Amino acid sequence: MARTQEDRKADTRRRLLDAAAELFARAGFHAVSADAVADAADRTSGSVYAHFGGKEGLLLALLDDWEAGISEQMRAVLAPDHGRLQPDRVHTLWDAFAASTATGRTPDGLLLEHELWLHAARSPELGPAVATRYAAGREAMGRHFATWDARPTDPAPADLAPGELGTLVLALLLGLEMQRRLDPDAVPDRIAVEGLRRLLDSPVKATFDPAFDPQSDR
Amino acid sequence: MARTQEDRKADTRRRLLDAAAELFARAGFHAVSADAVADAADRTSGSVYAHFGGKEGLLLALLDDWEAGISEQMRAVLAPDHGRLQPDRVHTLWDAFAASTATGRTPDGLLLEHELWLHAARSPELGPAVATRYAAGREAMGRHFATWDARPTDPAPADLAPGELGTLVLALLLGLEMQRRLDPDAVPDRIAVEGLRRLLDSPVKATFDPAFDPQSDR
DNA sequence: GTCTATACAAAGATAGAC
DNA sequence: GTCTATCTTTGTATAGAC
Repeated sequence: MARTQEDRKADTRRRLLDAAAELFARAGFHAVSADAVADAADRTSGSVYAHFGGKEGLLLALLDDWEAGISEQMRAVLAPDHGRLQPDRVHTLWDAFAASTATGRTPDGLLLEHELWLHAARSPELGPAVATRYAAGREAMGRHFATWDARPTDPAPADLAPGELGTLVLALLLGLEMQRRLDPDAVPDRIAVEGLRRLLDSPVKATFDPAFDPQSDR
Repeated sequence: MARTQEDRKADTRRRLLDAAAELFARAGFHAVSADAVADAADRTSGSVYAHFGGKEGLLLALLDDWEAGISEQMRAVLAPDHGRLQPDRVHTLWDAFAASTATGRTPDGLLLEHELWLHAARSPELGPAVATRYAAGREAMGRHFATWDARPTDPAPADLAPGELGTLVLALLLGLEMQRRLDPDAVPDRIAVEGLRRLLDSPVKATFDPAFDPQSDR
């Protein structure tokens, strides 16, 4: 078949990317040689240069490969049919996010994310690309939150656009995971959920029994 | 004087640490050679090994040198006499934090912070040390928030210990700065302040005119 | 496109003089 | 303690065969 060599090429590319993702996440970009990546992918360093032009290109491609990125990940996390009828959507959000960065998973997402971020923060080339990904994640989250409910208490106390609410939620999730990574006990689920609630809940609903709300049912 | 050589020793140590802080922040730990640090400090690489045993030791010492760390920094930021009579303490908090990580500053605090975090997240030795620093920061912030006001609406809707509230605020600050670093326009001050308010403000006060609160003054 | 072999550069670290 | 000089290792990248 003619597909054989094409398949092999695509296969090599994928193997290299997978290996790079795992190694970069585990040991850090600088600590991993192009040779090490090739070895882990059962190839040789030459193939790295043939496909990506070098180690930096591998990082670039890794980003490209994740085009959907946070956006898709969040979409999946927030999907309406996320396994169960959400008894508490905020709790579900945190569970999913926490699970996706768990230490047990092979390619450690959170560390790779930070690895990418650190490079992007310094690189005029990578910066905008990663920024776009974050923006997409914010927007996706924000749009989803907007569908959660249009409560009678809307508009929100200080009106935030969907993307702006996404910015806050993404920030909290990232910051919580940073702390949890260094000390899991520092961020019990209870605290994380409470924080998300404070960002997401319309303040009124959280604390006031509707029966006591002087503006309701009047 | 007998102090001469001791002074020189201490001076060298300080110069090396300062140079390392700046270079590590600017280019990243791995991208900076021990030689480069020594050069920037007007010394030679030998002195790096004499003082710190190697490049890694330099990073360790850098952390130690920051023993006060976030805690002290936050203490300064939150000090009651922070220049002006706070018209809005939340806004002041954000301003100070944003300024402390501004791109203009020579040793870029935020990037060095992430550099340290990334190493700590992977190192059984560095991890606990950095975790302790974060904990100190959380507690310092939390204790300070507790003094802001004991409103009649206390206890809080879901009672959080001071350190737990600090966890949430620190998380939001870190996450917002991460996003702002990649795209300053993505995190306008307005949004950041609103986020902090949602975490810090007792929900009731934020939205309800006390005149409408059925439980007040009764 | 992939491999083997190798050139070339850079950085970590040490030895010994002062 | 600090410097100069150097050793050793490691990693990037390329050339050429298949």
